[in-house]
Amino acid sequence: MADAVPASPFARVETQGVDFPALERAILKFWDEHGIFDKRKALNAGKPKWSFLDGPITANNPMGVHHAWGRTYKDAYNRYFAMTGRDLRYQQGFDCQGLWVEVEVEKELGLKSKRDIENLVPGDPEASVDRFVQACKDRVDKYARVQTDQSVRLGYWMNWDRGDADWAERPDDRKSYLTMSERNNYTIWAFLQKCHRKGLVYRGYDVMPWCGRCGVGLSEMEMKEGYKYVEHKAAFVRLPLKDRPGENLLVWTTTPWTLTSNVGAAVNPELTYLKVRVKGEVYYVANGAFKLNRMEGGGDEEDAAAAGGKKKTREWLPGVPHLSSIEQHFKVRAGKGETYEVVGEVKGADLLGLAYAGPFDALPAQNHEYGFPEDVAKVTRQSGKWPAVTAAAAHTVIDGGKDVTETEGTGIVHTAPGCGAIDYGWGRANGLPPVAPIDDAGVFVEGFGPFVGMNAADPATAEVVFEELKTADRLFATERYVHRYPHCWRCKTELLYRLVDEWFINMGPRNTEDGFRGDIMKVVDRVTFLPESLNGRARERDWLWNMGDWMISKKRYWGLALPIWVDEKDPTDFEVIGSREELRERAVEGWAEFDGHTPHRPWVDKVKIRNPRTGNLMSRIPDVGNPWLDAGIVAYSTMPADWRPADFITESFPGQFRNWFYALLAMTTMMSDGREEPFRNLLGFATVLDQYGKPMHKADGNSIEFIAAADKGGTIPDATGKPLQYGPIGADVMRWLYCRQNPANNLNFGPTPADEARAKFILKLWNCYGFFCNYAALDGFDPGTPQVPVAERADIDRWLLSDLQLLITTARGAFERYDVMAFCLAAEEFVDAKLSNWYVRRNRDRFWSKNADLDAAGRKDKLAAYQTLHTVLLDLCRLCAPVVPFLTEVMWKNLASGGRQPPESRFPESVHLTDYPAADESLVDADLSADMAAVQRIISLGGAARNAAKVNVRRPLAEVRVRTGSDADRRAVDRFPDLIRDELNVKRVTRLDPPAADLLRATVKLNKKVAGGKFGPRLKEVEQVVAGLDARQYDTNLLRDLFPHPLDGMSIDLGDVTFEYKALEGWAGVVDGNTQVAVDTRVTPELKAEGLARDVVRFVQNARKDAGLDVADRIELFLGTDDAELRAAINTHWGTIAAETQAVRRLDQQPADAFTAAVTVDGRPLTIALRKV
RNA sequence: GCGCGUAUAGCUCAGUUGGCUAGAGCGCAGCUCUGAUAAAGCUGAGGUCCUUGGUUCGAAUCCAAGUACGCGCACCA
Repeated sequence: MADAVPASPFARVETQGVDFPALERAILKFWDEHGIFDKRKALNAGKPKWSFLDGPITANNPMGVHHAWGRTYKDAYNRYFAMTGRDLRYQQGFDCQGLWVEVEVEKELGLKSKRDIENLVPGDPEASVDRFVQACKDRVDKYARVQTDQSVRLGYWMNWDRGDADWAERPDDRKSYLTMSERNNYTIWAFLQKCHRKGLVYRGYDVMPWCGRCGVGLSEMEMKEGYKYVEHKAAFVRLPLKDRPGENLLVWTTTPWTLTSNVGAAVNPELTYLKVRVKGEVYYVANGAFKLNRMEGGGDEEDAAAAGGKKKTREWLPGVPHLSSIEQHFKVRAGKGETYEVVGEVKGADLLGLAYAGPFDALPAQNHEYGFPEDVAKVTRQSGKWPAVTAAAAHTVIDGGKDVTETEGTGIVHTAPGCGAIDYGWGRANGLPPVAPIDDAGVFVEGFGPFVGMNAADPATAEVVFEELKTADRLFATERYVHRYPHCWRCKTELLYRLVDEWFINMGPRNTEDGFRGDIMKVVDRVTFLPESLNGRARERDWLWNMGDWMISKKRYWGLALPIWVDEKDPTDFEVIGSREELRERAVEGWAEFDGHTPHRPWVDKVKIRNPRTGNLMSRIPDVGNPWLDAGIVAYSTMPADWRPADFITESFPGQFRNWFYALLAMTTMMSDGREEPFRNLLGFATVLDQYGKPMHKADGNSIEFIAAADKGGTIPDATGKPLQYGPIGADVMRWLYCRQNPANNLNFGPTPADEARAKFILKLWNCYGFFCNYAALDGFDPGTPQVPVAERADIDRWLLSDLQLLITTARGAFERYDVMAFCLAAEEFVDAKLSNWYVRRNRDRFWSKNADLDAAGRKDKLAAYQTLHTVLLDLCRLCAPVVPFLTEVMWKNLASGGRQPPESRFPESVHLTDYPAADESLVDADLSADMAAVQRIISLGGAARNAAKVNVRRPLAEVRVRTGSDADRRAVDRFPDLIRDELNVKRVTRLDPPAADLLRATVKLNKKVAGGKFGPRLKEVEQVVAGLDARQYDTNLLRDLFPHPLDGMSIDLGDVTFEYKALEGWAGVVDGNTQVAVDTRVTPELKAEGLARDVVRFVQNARKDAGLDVADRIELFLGTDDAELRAAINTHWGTIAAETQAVRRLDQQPADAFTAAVTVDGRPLTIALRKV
């Protein structure tokens, strides 16, 4: 036989211990060396476009596995559309500018503050900023390069910058886009100028958390990391009402330094306020606040969550006395033996508009029109939203609405518009001018009398405040108070709320569809958000509806230079420059120094222009831009007009509805005057968690770097926190894991899910492939042999080909809908249930020499099997290529190398140069698919029946009877009787169609789904009638479609009921729907002997394996036993045993030099000895 | 505080227009099969379908309230 095997075109395939990551690296090399990607691009050049827009990745660190999720989607859809013949751009992007890069560079250089940055070159802030900005650029280049290499490793096909020469290019000339490129920055200039021409850019003031030590404002994100429980000294302060002598508002604050800047007092008009008299003075206090136990509740939600979610008592620090109630403070104030008196109550609404005397009205800052200091006042005046009053003159009771509660403080809120965000808002609404007391170091500025030069964060400052208040007899009480307070996450000092000037884009009135906001909404309505379950459009609309104006400035160094030039004498007079050319034309100073530099600090700051209205010089504001401007403009700055809009974008959605998605939508709306969308389809996906469902954090050690997952392996804590080593997962397993995931749900990533994905899909496919190649190689299958016409192939071949077409249809539909998960789940099902566990398992014999005689007889059965499996594997490679490009390429190269004869022309050299499969309708045979499903179900029921009878499959049984429940059942039994016999190990299959003899005993139940609609309220009654009847009688009658119990004219029909069955004596049976299967459980001596023989075969096979023999080795076999029945069985079935075990000779004596095994067959001793011949 | 969403087995999740004994994968226990397979098959244990009320002949499913969790927004005087 062996000498008849022709040279095989297929390489042998290892199925054990395959190093997939190593194969992947080899494929990368193959792609490079053969220019596969370039060949793909050449194939598609000039064809219809499919436009993908890459969301820029922050080039600040190596990639983590969370980056790989989105990049896998991006590559998979790119590859799919490439394989369906579309022209693609293949441009990937890096996000380069912003504080996160600055922070990392500060760490690298050991810098701790802005002052450190500006002193990098001692005494030369400008040179320092230059050096710092250069360091940021260098870091971006460094990690962009690392991320490029890692993306290549993932298999992400893009036009990458690979060599040193590529990276030596200016960012504008590289293949990837970089948001720090001049093109990107100047396009944003154009955008901002367009906004300005519509009158939307304005300078505003905003109160933000500020670190006095670092001299920097902190964003919300940064702030959330720094909350700590701290103790502050809080104060109750009385504010005398000007028109009601002897009456006072009582306010409370935890930040006494802000009292210097008090302008208003806010009440909730809905609340009731008590008038409480003590020591001759009357105080207003909210009724609910007065007797409140302040140690209960009160604390905010985050406190409660931090305390385990249940706790209702306030978090407190040890050693700090618990809070007294406000009533208690009044009692103390009253003094020994005295008490307070409630003398009346009023609604908050009745207090509105009352004027009061502030705590520090003598300070110059309190007596400056439009607020303080002067530059604040200037902007306030210019805005037109404030009246010309001083703070001291503005002191009135204002409406704080629901934000004023009775659970904190007194129900009357001290309002300092220069020291709090909500205060600032109230101030603007009520004409209270902002008073801003501190500079960028947190120190009181001139105009604050005794406080000038004091640090607001210093506890000593609060003591000075108290002294001053005491002297003026304004201090009612002080107390030690514990609360969560934000701190700088870098230097840990307490943050201060500080009024700073920032630049905004006016988005139009909130909670309307007007203005810029409304224009964006109209665009949002034209794009598709996926997956549907996320309600992405509603989320985006919700953000657009509620968002405030867009703050575009940040007081930092590395980023977009905001193109805003301000008059040197008038901070309210500014211009927005729209391009480099415009700036050159307008420049009156500094152009020569700037020329040749990118538009970044410090060089662009040198350029001055002339104000045509005043003739004054105008200077650029020192602020840099919000980084979402950088990312949002890329739909314009990177895509030529003929590629817009993008067909597809995909990013992790948490946060992006207010970040990238928003920025894209807003900027494209502005640039196109609402005519264009930035994208047509947006696929959002959730977050990568660790394999136990916890967020990945570097500090917790549970985050996984991309390179560890791809090639290196690593260590994570297991469920109990102990270190757990894991090996490399590889790119394809990762990619499969990502693609099969529901994008709406968080993904638990780790070695365990990876092992599952590998076992569930990758290895199954690989083993089918290995099976094919190894047998084809041994057997000399020649793929060049003319194809056996499909019509002449076995049913099971045509079945597999038919179901393959269904998979192809599913695949194309799924990719077109951007629902790759649907494809992956269908592919898993196909490979597992159809290919591996059915086709390959059922057809093993056909691939080996056993059936050679069938082909010899002209049936071409084996050839058909090889050709069928070959076709299916090739198509599967192409179907899965977008998702697992490495695995499919390895398989393709071997499977398609069968093209050696006829030469390479038959198959492209790479699976990625093929077209995506298209379903061949002529191969679809719905009846056949239904029949095969039916036979599988029948076999499964038969197995369950054997199981119920506890007779294992090795024991042959006489008969299985199938009572068919459908046409498919009937056809299945006729078409595949041998299949049923073989799988169930029975001698005979009998088909019974209803009406039939009582194979199983019937009981009947009402089908409520059908009957409910028919009988309605009388269903219970009908159910009782049905239950009371004799089942056998019933069955017969029903089968005649009659029912013996008329119910007021309504009859019960066959469709109204379902049957249940039980097996008869000597049989075991089960039922599913209308299909019943029963096996004869009676074992005859003949059957018994056959079963024993099968056991013997199995033990001999094990012995062969243990002896280390190859599948193809022939043996001499000795079988020795004392048991007569076993010996008889062996004698009877020797022919079968010999054939199965490749025994060429039976030995009478146990040979001395043989491999020997002693086993027990059904309780009988057996000695096996075998020897290779 | 406001808004949106979720709550089903130990874990991760399906469950269609309301309808039969509520399912899958993983894990666990047992059995079985195996010369392509790191596999695979079968069976079993394991459920207050978050709680309460309502609609209905009938609710995991629809409605209301509550609870818990997640997300977004606003804030923390």
